[in-house]
Amino acid sequence: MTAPRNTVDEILSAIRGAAGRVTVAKRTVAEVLVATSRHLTADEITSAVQERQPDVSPSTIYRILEEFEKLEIVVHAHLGQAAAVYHLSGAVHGHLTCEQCGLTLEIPAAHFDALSKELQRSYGFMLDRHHVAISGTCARCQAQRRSES
Amino acid sequence: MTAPRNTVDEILSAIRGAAGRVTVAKRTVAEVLVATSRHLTADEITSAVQERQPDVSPSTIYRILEEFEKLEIVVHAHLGQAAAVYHLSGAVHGHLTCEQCGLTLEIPAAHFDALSKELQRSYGFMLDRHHVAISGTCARCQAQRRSES
DNA sequence: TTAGATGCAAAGACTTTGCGCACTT
DNA sequence: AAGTGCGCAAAGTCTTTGCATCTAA
Repeated sequence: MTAPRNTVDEILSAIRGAAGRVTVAKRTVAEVLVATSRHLTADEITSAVQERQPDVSPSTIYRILEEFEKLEIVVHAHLGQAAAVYHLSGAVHGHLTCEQCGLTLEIPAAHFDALSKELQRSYGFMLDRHHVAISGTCARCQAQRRSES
Repeated sequence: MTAPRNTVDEILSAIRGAAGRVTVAKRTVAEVLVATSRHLTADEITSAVQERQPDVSPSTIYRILEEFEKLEIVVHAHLGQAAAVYHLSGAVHGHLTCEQCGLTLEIPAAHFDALSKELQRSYGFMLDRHHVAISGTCARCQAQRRSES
């Protein structure tokens, strides 16, 4: 298990440690990720970065996110059919996404421990705790659906 | 809970029951889905349908799949970043997808019962048993990774 | 007859890639 | 100085939509 990297300096060190170069774009992406607790789509990260560095292009963001994933700085998850979301790997958790309203709940990875053990035992399959995304219906939409019928 | 519709006739009845029209394209999609145990991407369904009915267009397939989902004839799941896969709702199960090799295991929905109860109790979130897709590493890729390091 | 379904083509959303220049080391 | 990383633009993939035509009921 690699140590989480949740500060800008730790992220930049990780880049240097992998013989990568520290650029303005990478530093800004790191700052945006650290400053944001919520998970972000590549598009949201691009916008946030461009607020400070207007000339950074979306393709660069994708390339940086790809590098950060290799370095285990960030993880991504696919919620529903929409764009992937990224967040720091230090914030390990699963996602619950409401199919009705799109609400996403972030929940501790511990919820998946039992399932994880079961899948390992039954199928030799190792669940990725960074990448769990469960679809369903949130409490509010359940209530709404009940009141409609 | 709706009864599963796993034969072509049952599917066509469901369409008529919802005031939809039974067309050649819909019938062929139904036949392809019934004939295939594996889940299929929209593209694979299109190819299979076009083997018999060459003039059916991809957009029609998407529209039919959308209708079938509303009628609870099929469900879809998003595995990794690739295209969505569709299968008959009668075959209720979760998906385990290996991030390394892309292998997909289909497992009984019962595996998610405990997690489902926990999420309902803790967050009021109702897990969609038709749509569970878990990422991780399959047994073979785990072994391979171990032998490499 | 007539409203829903389809084919075609274009658009749309998200992501990746090629190329030559710029910047980090 | 050397080579990684970048911006730009184009291409690629998957999916949706507009519109005129066709067809099931």
